[in-house]
Amino acid sequence: MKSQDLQKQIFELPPHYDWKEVEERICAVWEKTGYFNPDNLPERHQKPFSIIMPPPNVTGVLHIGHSLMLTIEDILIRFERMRGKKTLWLPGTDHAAIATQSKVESIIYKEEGKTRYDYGREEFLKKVEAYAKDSHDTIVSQIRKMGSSCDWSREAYTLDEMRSRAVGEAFKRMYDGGIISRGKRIVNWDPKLQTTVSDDEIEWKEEKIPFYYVRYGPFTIATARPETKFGDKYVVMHPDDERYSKYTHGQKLDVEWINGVIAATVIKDPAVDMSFGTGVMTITPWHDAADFDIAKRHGLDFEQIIDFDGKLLPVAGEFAGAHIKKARPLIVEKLKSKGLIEKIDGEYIHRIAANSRGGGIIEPQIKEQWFVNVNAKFSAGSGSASGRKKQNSKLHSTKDGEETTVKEIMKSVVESGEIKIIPEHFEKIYYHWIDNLRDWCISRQIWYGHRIPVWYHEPKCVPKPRREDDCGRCKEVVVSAEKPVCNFCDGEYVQDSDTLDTWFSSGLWTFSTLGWPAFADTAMAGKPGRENDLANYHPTDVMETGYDILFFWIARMILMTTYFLGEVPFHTVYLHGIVRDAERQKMSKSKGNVIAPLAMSEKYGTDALRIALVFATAAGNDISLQEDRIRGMKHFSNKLWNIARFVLARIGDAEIAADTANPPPAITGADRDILKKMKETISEVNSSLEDFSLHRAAQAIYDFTWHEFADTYVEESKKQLDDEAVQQNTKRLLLHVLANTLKLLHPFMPFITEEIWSKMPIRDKKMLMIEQWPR
RNA sequence: GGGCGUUUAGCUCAGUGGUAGAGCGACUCUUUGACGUAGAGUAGGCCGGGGGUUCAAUCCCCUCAACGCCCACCA
Repeated sequence: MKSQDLQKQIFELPPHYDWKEVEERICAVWEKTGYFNPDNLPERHQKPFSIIMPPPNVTGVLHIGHSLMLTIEDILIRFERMRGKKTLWLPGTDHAAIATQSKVESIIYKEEGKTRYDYGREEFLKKVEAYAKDSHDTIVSQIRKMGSSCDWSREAYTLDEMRSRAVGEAFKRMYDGGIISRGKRIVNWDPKLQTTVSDDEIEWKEEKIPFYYVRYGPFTIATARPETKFGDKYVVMHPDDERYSKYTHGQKLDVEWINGVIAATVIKDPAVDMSFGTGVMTITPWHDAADFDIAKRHGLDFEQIIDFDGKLLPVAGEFAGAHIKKARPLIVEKLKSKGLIEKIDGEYIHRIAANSRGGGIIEPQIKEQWFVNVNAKFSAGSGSASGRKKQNSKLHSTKDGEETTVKEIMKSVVESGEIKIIPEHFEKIYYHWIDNLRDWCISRQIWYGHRIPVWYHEPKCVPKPRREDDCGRCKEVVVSAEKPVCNFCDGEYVQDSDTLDTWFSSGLWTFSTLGWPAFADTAMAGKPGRENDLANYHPTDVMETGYDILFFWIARMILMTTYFLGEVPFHTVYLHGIVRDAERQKMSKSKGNVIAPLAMSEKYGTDALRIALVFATAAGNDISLQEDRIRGMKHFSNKLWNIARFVLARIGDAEIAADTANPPPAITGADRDILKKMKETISEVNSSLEDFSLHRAAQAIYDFTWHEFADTYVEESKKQLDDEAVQQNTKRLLLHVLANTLKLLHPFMPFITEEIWSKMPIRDKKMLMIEQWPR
């Protein structure tokens, strides 16, 4: 570049920073260079560094939590890219089965008064897909606007072809390995959405409701839910309870109950809390998980009382067909009239379970469902067996071939430090969750999602064998992505109508996005291209997400990855807090307190929004964001812009090299001071970023820029620029300090720094995003 | 019932074993000089209470309180 051209450019830096124009232009330039794709990075970028983006749901628009996630991850990626790593940040979106389906259901209900059943499965799914596509496009364009330097050529969707293949393969391997099985167990049933949900998706709400003390033969039992009690024929007490020592286990008694005499059986079980209520209870094994366990222990009968719509079954006699909500007061009336109610406690606090995904009140039901058995034993590494490799565990904490369970592995990889969780105290919370972990119900009765790859022989068994000796050889259940054909009879295979919990496919995310299972055996480390991603970028370096999905997602990824790859999915988990408003309320649409990130970035610039998000937040702490704060950071953009204008207007024909490793000599005291402070700042920013203390890094560079560079050195330089002895050196020093400031700030404020950089007289200049990080 | 977090300026939050920090707000000053789309400056704090360790505690330990979160099969 000729120096005359440089001069010309210098004067092009306008008096005000027009972020709208700059952001759009810079964004296009970045994407055109292709450097977001690690395969296109220059030679010096060798060592891989990878982050897989937590995929936003395709249920709407980007919210402030997404912006925080994108900002943090982009900072880490840009920092490592400038440090010379071969950085992959892989983006994607999540089909969010239940959330997306209910969103569309509510839209068609509002607009057309129709339900999904009016459309039928196929037509309804078309509607959902159209909605998802639309939402996806909006979200992707918004992710781009945040300045996210992710590789769109590798974009993934949890429900696309590659990911579907991964899900099918995963299901089959777990099924073959005995980790997944079908069972009739008690599950959380949502009568409103007509599906099961997992334990983690349940939200508990407290409610003050009457607590009834009811006569049950010689006993008094207490219940909050008399409407479930029709079939109660077991009366349970603690074996050590002396009040009831005259009753023996298995003893039969006739008791007068809601709809007449019932033959009751006494059961002694230590699960009963002697100090609660009367110490005696009747059980409803079909509709209560604790009762279910007791019944199983003693081999008792199970009887369904409530149907899947929440209505009472014929066992309820005269109340049959009534909805439980309406039936309760009527049943209480009847109990009263029969003189069975002894007293009513009006102060009882009851916890009710609701489906947190916009569903209804959970009614436990017994249903045949698919489960991931967290306590099933298997040999470590067997899940990754494929091709020639029989066993393949690379974990330090669990040896290849060692007998273990998913639960044990999930815990040990964190205990051993193979996965580090930041902030650390979440490790305890994680362990605690694992200790309480029960089998994971993965089948859902909704339509949008991965269809369970299981086929059942219809008609059941083998009615018309082609040859006599083949009779009975038909497989009743086949696990396969494709529809199987029966070789032995005319029977057909029909696919399971259920879909998989969305977290099942999310759990595979860190490796399904990198080419598993297609390239699991052929990927070669060090070779470019997507077919080698698994070898190059797995395990990933950092998983960054909100602490609220530690269990839903982080835990499931650890489960899946350790099983299928015999590796950890990531080395570090960085958990950020929840963004709250000035009243410390969680932002939500229903509360109307949402700070829309896009509106903020239009008002103050994306850079201001980004640095405001990280500036005052520590990992794991909730963030209270006010618009004032973003505005304050706009002032900082303004400051930086004007420093640059000053420097560029004063440096004449001076220029420096792009590699800022060697500063110009320090002649004056001010020179020495600024270089010393700069060195300190570089080292502070480095160590803070390495520790994931992004806010400390941001503060260090903010302070340096404003108070050391602008307030101090720029002021001093005005005198030095009039002094012929140091004039020329001062110019180069101003350029040098500005160059390093831009580099340090680039991960936080990529647009304005790239723009200023492009106007600077620098030899061998590249895009700032791939320049050498200050040393 | 367990577990965890928070408590610092008027507000929202950083932070450190040794003179307490930012943004916003308040007040004062400053417009041909990089920055009025603002800048410079000032005021404002027994760092939740009590106890302990230490030469020294806002920071480490104990305890209490308030607020918040997570987990849990008291029917």
